[in-house]
Amino acid sequence: MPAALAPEPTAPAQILSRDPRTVRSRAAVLQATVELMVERGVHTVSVDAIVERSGVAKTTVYRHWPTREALVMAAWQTLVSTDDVDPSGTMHEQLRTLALAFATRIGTPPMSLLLPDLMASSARDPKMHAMYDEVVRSRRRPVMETVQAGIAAGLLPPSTDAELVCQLILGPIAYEQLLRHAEVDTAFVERLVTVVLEAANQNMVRTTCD
Amino acid sequence: MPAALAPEPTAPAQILSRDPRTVRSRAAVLQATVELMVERGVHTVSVDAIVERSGVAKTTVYRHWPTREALVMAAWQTLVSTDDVDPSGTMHEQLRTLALAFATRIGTPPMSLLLPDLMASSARDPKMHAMYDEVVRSRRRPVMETVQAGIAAGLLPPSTDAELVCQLILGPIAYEQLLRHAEVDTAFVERLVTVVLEAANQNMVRTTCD
DNA sequence: ACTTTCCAGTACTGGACGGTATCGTAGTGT
DNA sequence: ACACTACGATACCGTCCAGTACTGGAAAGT
Repeated sequence: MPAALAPEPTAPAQILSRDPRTVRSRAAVLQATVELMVERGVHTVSVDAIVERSGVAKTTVYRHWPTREALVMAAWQTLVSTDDVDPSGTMHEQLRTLALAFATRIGTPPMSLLLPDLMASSARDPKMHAMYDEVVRSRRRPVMETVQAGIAAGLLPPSTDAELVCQLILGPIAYEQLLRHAEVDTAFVERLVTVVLEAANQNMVRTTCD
Repeated sequence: MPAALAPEPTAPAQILSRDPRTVRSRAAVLQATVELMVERGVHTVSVDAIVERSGVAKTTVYRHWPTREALVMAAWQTLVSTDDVDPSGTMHEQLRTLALAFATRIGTPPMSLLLPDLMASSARDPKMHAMYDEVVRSRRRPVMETVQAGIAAGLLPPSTDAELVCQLILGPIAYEQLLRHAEVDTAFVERLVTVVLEAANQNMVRTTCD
């Protein structure tokens, strides 16, 4: 049913090449690309710089990716891997773990440096927008599911607005990290989750608010 | 006391030139620059494109700004003007107004398209970072002051954490607008402010949380 | 009217960059 | 051992772009 968008038109289906030379080249180029994206910003990464950094010949680069754009996209793909955390414990503990993972993800390199670039690109490039959405959603989904499970289990009032709970937890973290460049530490996340869950427990975060 | 940062080192002090030709040229160039920044992204704006769009000769551009970078910075300056709203009414109404202004600001062009670019630039350029900080802080400050005034007036418990209240209000708005690209309407802002203030009223948003 | 200042237009330089062509070589699978 | 494939090196092309030099003309201030 999900049908992950499409069978990856960006990868030229050479993935199954088992020649160790190709995998070495591809890995070196991709790593150099990511490094340069982080260091100098996405839009200032030149193929020449990638060639110099990776030690791979320019010809070889274009043998693997038809254009600079395709290479950058491939580099992005290597970064959006969802290193999922599978939290355990009480709902409170799960949410704390997920929120902390979210904060760490968007607050530490490479994502902290690349996320604004990705946001800017996604504002004008539909391909980038799709990838960006996936990054954001993959972090939001488990939070949402945890809250909904908590409602279903009776840990939160039935009329609780799960979406608003998500927003109240993830929102301040994103705000502090991205907009204010403030340090988000474990204590802040813990406080945040505690306050929001307490408010939800008091049935203040309802689906209809009138 | 405020001393707005510095006497604007980016403007080459030609501001007082009253020759209508210069002001016309400057205005046309800056407007074209902003337009192109919005349309095509900051990093793809070329001086040639600005020349074509504005109808101003390239020579004239370089007569007013020494380099492309300076021109882009000047264009940024025209955008960070704090079109302050001066809210009135109850604290709740004031916060709603401020939050809505915040949402509108970061959610509608040109800021909605340029803010990610500004964020990305500020990650590596200290000058951009200063301007970016000013943009964010100028929006946060009145919210903070309103909450603190509310605490002082006894409308909120004395132990209320004003900073956390700000984060809980502005955070979800920023999260929805910037990360999820969702529509933030009046109803959402109203609900958000209501929920947060209610929680604060119940003394759930305390400075020390243990 | 006259001088000064600003302007548009054009042509140019020098460098960076995306992408291609060629060729000799070294590692790879069989 | 052998054919094959991917590789590195180098040189190259066309384009775009930041920034400069020089012109003749128009508008501003006096």
